[in-house]
Amino acid sequence: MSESAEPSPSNGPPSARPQDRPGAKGDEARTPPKAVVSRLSLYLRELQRVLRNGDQTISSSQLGKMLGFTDAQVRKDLAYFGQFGHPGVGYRCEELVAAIRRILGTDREWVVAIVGVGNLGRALLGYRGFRPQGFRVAAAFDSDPAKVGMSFGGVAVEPISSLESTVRQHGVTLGLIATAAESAQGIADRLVAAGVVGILNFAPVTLSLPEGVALVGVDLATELEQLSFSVANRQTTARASPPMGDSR
Amino acid sequence: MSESAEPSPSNGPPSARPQDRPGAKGDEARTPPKAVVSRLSLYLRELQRVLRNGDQTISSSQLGKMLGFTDAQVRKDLAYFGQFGHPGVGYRCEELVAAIRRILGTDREWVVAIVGVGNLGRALLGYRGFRPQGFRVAAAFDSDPAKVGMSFGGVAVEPISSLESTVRQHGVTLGLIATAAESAQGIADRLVAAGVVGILNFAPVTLSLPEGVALVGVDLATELEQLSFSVANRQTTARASPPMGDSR
DNA sequence: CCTTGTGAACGACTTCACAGCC
DNA sequence: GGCTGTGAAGTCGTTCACAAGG
Repeated sequence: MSESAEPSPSNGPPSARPQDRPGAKGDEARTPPKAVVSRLSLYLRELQRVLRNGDQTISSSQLGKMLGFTDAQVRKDLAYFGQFGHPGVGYRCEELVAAIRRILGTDREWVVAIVGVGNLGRALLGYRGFRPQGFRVAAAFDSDPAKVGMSFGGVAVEPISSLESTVRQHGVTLGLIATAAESAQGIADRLVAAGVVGILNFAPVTLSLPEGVALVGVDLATELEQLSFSVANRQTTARASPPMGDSR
Repeated sequence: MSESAEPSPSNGPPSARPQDRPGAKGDEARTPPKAVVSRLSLYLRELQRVLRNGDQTISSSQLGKMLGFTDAQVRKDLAYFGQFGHPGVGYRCEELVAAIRRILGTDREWVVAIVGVGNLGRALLGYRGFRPQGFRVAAAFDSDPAKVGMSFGGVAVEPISSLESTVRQHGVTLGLIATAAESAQGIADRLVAAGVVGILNFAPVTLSLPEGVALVGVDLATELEQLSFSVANRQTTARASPPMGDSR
């Protein structure tokens, strides 16, 4: 699991923001129900697999069964963002993939930087799954002089001192923190100051970030603890990934 | 984020299982509210930090503020499992740490095996954060003959063919899958057949497991997608870690 | 006075069930 | 026939607010 806290006024006031495609006849849903977005990623992954299999369309019940959700849930989730289905037919996979990518914001490329080139940082640098989903790792930093200059996954490790300049130069918008717990907050502050707007934190600490900067945390020990609990209580299946460190 | 689906009858029937400390005057809560368990891990992590800082007690509002939760939420969460607080004082950290570990099941040692010794598998083998939380990595497997025999983090890599025998021999109960997507389901089946009761899946696929086997999934691309969405919609802070692949 | 534990109120999410369309 | 989109109903989880304890 990872973290899942929200800042103090997490669910707070509805704070309806515009931008939610105002016009249109039906005038779609408003607030993006938190859990829905998680499932969107799963739908996307499944749809891409279905496409590779050669199928052109899929129904809400088929998609739901693949992931353990009900058909109604799938339809409701998608309906929050518009009308993507075709009655009597189902959803056209390519169409839906494009729609979900647009919703998630992965229809464009995000430039990411990784801080901390230990075991985990190197694994992230070598991970092939980011690119096809719209994430390009453009830089890596480490405080160990011995690592500076080395390359992993085609990315050269730079000293932490050049974090600000490199982030600005490459237009990095997302930062992955794979440092020791003690350094994480300081690095987060520097990334934010340099213009990063989202952080994926692997360090086992709760980060404090200013409003407007998104945070997702993944704590490996925490994930195992969720497993441990599930096993100790023998629930059928645990949720896939839990929340982790939150801001504030 | 990671996965978060449940099997078909996810929330299904209450299925009150015994073992929930039946007796006692108040007769505590029954069903473990899903999200609560995630937060328990966060409370634990925070409490351990507070303890290292030298503080002996903490109030629900202090603990809540550290994580972005309300004081009521913290108290309710803990109340699901018993009465751990002391009115007028707060919670004694050591006491609460012990209680949470017991609840999560990490007051004993879990023997884990890692399958797939690529970048990610090696990172997991080298991760120092498992041991202190009650997880001991006892074995690692890879299908690449070139890797067999090598050691990472003090664990020797074995061929996949010895998976069953080694799992049984060491009494492995949890399996970490860090293979390519295509191999994951097959490995999961073999792990389960060999007696593993919980799986932490890092491969970007939805696994199907028999009832009774717990599953937690962490998909790195999926986590980044959650970030992307949050940034694109500029919510204050995203949930730390989303759900991922589910079973079924 | 401070802090917990908890019923009750509230709100969010899920499931149901059906009208409409292919 | 199969399937989507959606109001209505129901369930689950969070916040309130207060009684009781130290």
